[in-house]
Amino acid sequence: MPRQDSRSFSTRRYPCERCPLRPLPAFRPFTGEELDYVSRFKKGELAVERGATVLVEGSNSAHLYTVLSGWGFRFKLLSDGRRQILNYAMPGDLIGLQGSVMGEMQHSVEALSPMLLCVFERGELHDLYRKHPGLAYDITWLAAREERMLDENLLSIGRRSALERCAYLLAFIRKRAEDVGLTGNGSVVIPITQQHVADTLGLSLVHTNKTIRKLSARGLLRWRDGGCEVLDAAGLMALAHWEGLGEERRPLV
Amino acid sequence: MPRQDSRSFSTRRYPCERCPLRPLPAFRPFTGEELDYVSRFKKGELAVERGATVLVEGSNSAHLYTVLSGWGFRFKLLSDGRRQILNYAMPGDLIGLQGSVMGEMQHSVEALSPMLLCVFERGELHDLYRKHPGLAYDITWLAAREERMLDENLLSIGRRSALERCAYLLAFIRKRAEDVGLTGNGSVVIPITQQHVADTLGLSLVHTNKTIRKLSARGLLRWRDGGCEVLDAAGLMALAHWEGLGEERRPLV
DNA sequence: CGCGGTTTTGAGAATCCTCAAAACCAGTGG
DNA sequence: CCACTGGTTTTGAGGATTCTCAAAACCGCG
Repeated sequence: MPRQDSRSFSTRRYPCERCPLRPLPAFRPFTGEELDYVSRFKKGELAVERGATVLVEGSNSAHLYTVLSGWGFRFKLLSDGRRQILNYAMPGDLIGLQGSVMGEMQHSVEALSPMLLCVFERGELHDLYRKHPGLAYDITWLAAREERMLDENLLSIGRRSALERCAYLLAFIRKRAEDVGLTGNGSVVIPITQQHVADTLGLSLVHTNKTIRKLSARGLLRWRDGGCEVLDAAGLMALAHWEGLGEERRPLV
Repeated sequence: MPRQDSRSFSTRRYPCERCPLRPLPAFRPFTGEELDYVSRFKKGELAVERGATVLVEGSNSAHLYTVLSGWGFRFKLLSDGRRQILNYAMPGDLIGLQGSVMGEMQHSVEALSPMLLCVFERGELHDLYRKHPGLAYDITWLAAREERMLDENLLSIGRRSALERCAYLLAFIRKRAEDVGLTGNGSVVIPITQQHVADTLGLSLVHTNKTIRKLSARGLLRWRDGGCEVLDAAGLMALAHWEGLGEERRPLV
């Protein structure tokens, strides 16, 4: 059952003018006018607990969100229950755009940790496109970015070995976390279980465990506190033949 | 070497007012004004032969294209040559948007058959966003659609068996071809080799062949004239547990 | 202490891979 | 018309990877 309808928007703890994300070097600076518009575009904040479903496949959510804090993942299910995780969502990521633009959601989103989301009204997207071509362009930019990540994931699942896949995935997530300042002291614990890794990489849980074990043995990562800590990102990237996501500053809507 | 720079735009054989695609029921009708703008947005036509590279990973193409006719595919390579096909391009599809919006192309596009492409200027995208919010929205819509297809492909590669994957892929391509009127008499030959199928599904060529053989034996498809003819789309869909891409009319830029 | 969720290990089995070679087929040039 | 060529499909066989089943260990939490 869509739990989200029973959730109310908490008060705004983070007005856009004091957005904790925007100052990060990963995001491009906005003009005052843009900020103003986004600020009005934002309808409130939504807090969801770990394990909650943020968006459900098949639904027609009236909202779209930007992640303010916390981790989540997008996934699809096969009719017999097999699950495929498509991508992860972390601070600064827009979720629910597909549904907003095309109608019905074709995937679900679940929280990996407590999340705080900026809430936008799906219906106002048209207004944004009319009044702020620059922001409209930014939204397309974000869609293109998601597409890029999916391309990479597809390459990974399709053509990399289990060990390479695993190395790629964890380096990838770690890199993204780094970009949004989640590795203050130089380290983050990625809040995923090995089941999540398995469902992302198209592997069985058992084999995933054995693969992660190998990476641990090489000192590339460590499993602790119910998550994964990357110890040697460069090592993982090398193992995966991955160059990294050469990203310039991105927009934050 | 980027062959595309040496290719000149042929004369316009298809002015937008007499676009052979637009009348198809798959596409949403455009207003006269929209048509006018798109018509000016279009800079010419480009004909490429089978096997030609339309866009190269790492390049900064000044153009983006809409497929007028013919088939192509998007792909990425791993440093050691392993290839992953990400998706197919057929009439009505926009290609090169990622590069246009974000800068450098992160994937390549190759022609599976002779193709005719409408050429647009990357630089004029901003103008389009400023002057035609509706078209801008359409472009985002198309990006979201591509994302959806990638989500499906990811689900397929990650969680379906070889037989299911293969069934899914061919039903999927067949369905898309049908939508753009490529199955006049009720049948198309999809111009791909089994190597393409293998590189799309993350399988080896040998195993792909054996899998296709099984599908042929069940009377679901037939390999002929250097391509694949789907004989029983519904059968393939059932085998793959695939519901189909419930698509309403889409924009054609 | 008991419980549910997660990680770990072992073992046999299925899927899928690589290697290798043959068959097939359309196009080319003699 | 035929031989040759390169690309594609097909088949066989052994081997590696990955899977499923099953159970134990671990761990935070009530």
